[in-house]
Amino acid sequence: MSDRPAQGLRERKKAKTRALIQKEALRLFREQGYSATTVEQIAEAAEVAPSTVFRYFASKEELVFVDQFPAFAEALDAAPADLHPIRAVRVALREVTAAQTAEELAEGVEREKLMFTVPELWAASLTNVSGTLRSMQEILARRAGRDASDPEIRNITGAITGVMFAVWFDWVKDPEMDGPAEIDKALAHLEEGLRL
Amino acid sequence: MSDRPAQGLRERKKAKTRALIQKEALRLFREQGYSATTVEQIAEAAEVAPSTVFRYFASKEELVFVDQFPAFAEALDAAPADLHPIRAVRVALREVTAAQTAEELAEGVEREKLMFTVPELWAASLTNVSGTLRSMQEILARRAGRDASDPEIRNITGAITGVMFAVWFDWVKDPEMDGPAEIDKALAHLEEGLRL
DNA sequence: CATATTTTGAGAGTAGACTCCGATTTGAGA
DNA sequence: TCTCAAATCGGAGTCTACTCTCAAAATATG
Repeated sequence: MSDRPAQGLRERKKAKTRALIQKEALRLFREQGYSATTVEQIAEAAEVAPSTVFRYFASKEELVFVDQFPAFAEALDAAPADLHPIRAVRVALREVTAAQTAEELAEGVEREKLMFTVPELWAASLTNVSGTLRSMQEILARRAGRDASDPEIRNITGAITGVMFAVWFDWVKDPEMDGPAEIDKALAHLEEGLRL
Repeated sequence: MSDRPAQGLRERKKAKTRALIQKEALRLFREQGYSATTVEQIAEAAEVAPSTVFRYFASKEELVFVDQFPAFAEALDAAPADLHPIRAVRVALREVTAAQTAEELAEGVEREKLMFTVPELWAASLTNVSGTLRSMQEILARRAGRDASDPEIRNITGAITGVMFAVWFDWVKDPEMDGPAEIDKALAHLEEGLRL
């Protein structure tokens, strides 16, 4: 216990509390649904005051989020420069998912499931989605030596995310599905020009 | 006044009230923003009681919606059977937009703009979006003689909507843009396999 | 004109996310 | 151990979408 002098007890406790609150929140959301769960219940489960919950998370919605984009962005940036954007995205995705433990992946799916199921969360993700789209557009543009506002880059980005969303919708409906594999297949299909 | 025996005064009045409420709501949303506008204000502007607003619209969000999908679905169904899905969608879209007056189109853009700007509305559209996606998938599947759950159909549907969303995002940012034309170009790009 | 049905108004009431604040506890540092 | 600053508690309070009820008004019907 005394071998981690990195940060004070205060910091550690804070991190712990934060993690605990989020964990209990996700459990309750899973068990009784998002909107049926009140912040008060979450507070009680985590043994803190309701106001404390809001000190750690700006809103109820934020309890669900974990930003996974940075890792993906980095991988995409690092992919070989001569690949077609779609291929590069596939490579980056493979890398990112490979780096995740089975548990992390499962938790991710659960989060996505909430996202695609609860309207209020879908709302909160607007910012995320549009931000992600823009970032991806920028990265792909840079890779292709184009301007970020290039329509072709925009279309490619849109098509990629559209295809991914479509798979997610299916995945959420059928959790048995091998999501990452299916996404890769779908992107391959897109890469080949969506033959029928 | 006595030359429209089609429906009683009651019905006509109802339709009028409904239209008025929605019109005032949209005006207020445009002028002072969505969340800054309370239902009470809308009621006042339309000269009805707040409870009356809820008798006509189930929620504040519904004040924004107008389902444009049926018309599109019909046009898509009617498109020549031998066209590639993407091409068929382009044809159907052209038809639908051609049938709209400039005013209708402008109002549509305004609605979209709200949609893509206000998180709460984005949320409410979740149901719409997933429903639309599914419907489109079904129609395209039928046209291609495939099952509605066919992954390739799903991918095509996803890519189409993804590309359209991407354009919408741009369109909302730059209202000067010729949206329909840009969407058509984007779909053409998709149809050609997203060359770069 | 008389009666039945619908629609509306007015207002009280609920729920639950989120804020604010004074008092108290808890860890940090000398 | 003593002091300071930060974090937490507890709870009262706000805000607004949305519900419910009942009586009054408008409209349909005969």
